[in-house]
Amino acid sequence: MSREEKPNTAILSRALPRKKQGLSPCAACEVRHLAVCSALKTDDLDELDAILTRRDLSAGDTLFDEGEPARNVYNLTSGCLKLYKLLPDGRRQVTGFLFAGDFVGLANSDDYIYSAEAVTQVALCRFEKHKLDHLMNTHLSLEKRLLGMARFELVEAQEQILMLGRKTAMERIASFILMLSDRAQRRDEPADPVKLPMSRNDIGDYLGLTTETVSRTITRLRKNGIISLDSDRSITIKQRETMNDIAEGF
Amino acid sequence: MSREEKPNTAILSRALPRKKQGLSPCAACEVRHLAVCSALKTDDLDELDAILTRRDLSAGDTLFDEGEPARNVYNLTSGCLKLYKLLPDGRRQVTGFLFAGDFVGLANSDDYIYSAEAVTQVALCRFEKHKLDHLMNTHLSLEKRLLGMARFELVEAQEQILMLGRKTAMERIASFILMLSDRAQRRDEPADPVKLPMSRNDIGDYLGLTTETVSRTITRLRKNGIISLDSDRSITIKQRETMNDIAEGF
DNA sequence: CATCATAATTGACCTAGATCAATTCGTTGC
DNA sequence: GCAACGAATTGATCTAGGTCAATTATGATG
Repeated sequence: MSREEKPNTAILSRALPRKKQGLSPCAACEVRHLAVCSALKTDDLDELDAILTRRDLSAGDTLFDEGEPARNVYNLTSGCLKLYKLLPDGRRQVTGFLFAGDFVGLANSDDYIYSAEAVTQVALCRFEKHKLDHLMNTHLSLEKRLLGMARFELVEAQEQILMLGRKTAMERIASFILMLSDRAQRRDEPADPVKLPMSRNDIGDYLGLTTETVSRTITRLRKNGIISLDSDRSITIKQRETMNDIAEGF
Repeated sequence: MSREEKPNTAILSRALPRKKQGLSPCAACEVRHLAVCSALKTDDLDELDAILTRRDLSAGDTLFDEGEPARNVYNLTSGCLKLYKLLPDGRRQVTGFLFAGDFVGLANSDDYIYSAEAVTQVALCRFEKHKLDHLMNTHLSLEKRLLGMARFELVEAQEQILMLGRKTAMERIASFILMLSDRAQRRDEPADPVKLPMSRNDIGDYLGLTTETVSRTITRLRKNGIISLDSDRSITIKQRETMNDIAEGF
């Protein structure tokens, strides 16, 4: 880029005062570019801000339960949230882990089709569904963005279905670690080491395995020198190519 | 409805000639109300018709392969289509069976993320992606409809994930038969008997089981009097409540 | 209608991952 | 530093569903 593209003082002098006047907090949001919110121009962000409520959860807190009327949708701005479904005898399937920038509630239904619980400390923006729907009518880019996100989530769901239906325990674990790495990278975090904020039990319930199998399999990857376990619940991928091959079933 | 609402001759005289002049074939489409197409008013259907190509496939024909550039999307108007992903060693996961009214290509990507193959004789409407995108810009209801369909598909994907991750073979088979029954009903076909146009092998690859397990499990349901096998690849659900209980994991 | 090919069923046996049961590791609080 | 408790790991054993191997239906074809 040429030096000439650096903003001159004239432009700067217009921008700065507005920020000081208290332009929408959304404008300063660090994950805006990752979230639905990126669909709106900076000038329109106050309309978004007007209909949202910010909320924090501690690790272990429940956001909502499967079966409750689904009045709200959420935008996760920091932390990790898990979504899960239960069978009557207590068997549990974690259907997804969400991180900063992810949207909660794309899967549309009158009632929530899964429960949502904080894995770590979590911050979110809550929108009443009907208010967001209304905003979508005046800001079509918002609807486009939501459609794009839904279509992308469908791609990821297909991957998850392949994993659960046909991959071995080892292939699932490798796929899972790589997925977390890829997603960290997408939100401008380092791809390596990979943080695993969730318990072995949660990982098992996501991968359709037991805690014990998750543990044994991670141990095996470690003993083979493909990964190493750091402290603070994170993993370093020592041989990414090998991991890829394992994950893809080669 | 009152008699007065019956169209009078004046209205009829406007409507009939248009039909004879060759009003869009879409207007006569039997599955229009099930498909994306329902988003458009009858008067706008010719715009849809203008950008589509009708196509037939015989059982076993491939529509497209995973990895090909995804230039087209499709609307299935009759028959059954299966979508599947392969692992390098040939393990296969059928990610979905589609029927009349279903849309092929909601999961968005530059390349197809699965292969599509006709299970039975199939009829479809093909749309070039960019043309449909363009039509969406002038007909916002089309975009809304697509978003609605994507969000509904996400709900179904979550169910499938629970099934593959945590249900037993018996629970999967029961869930599968009931799902086919529900979907038949949604397209105004009888809920019972349920047609299973796909092979045991396809069912296995959808449920993450082998052909043998599918066969044994269906036999067990039959011997317990919960279902009966008719000729012509269809199944009668004799005890729907029991089936529901099995499917839900009670 | 006999022939061949393919799909479905059934049986015998095997194995990946589950289950059950101890340890061991990490944290948190005192 | 040291209990105390939950999470993770490791080991021993079990089992649901897979694999391998016939056998039997079910169509398609000349």
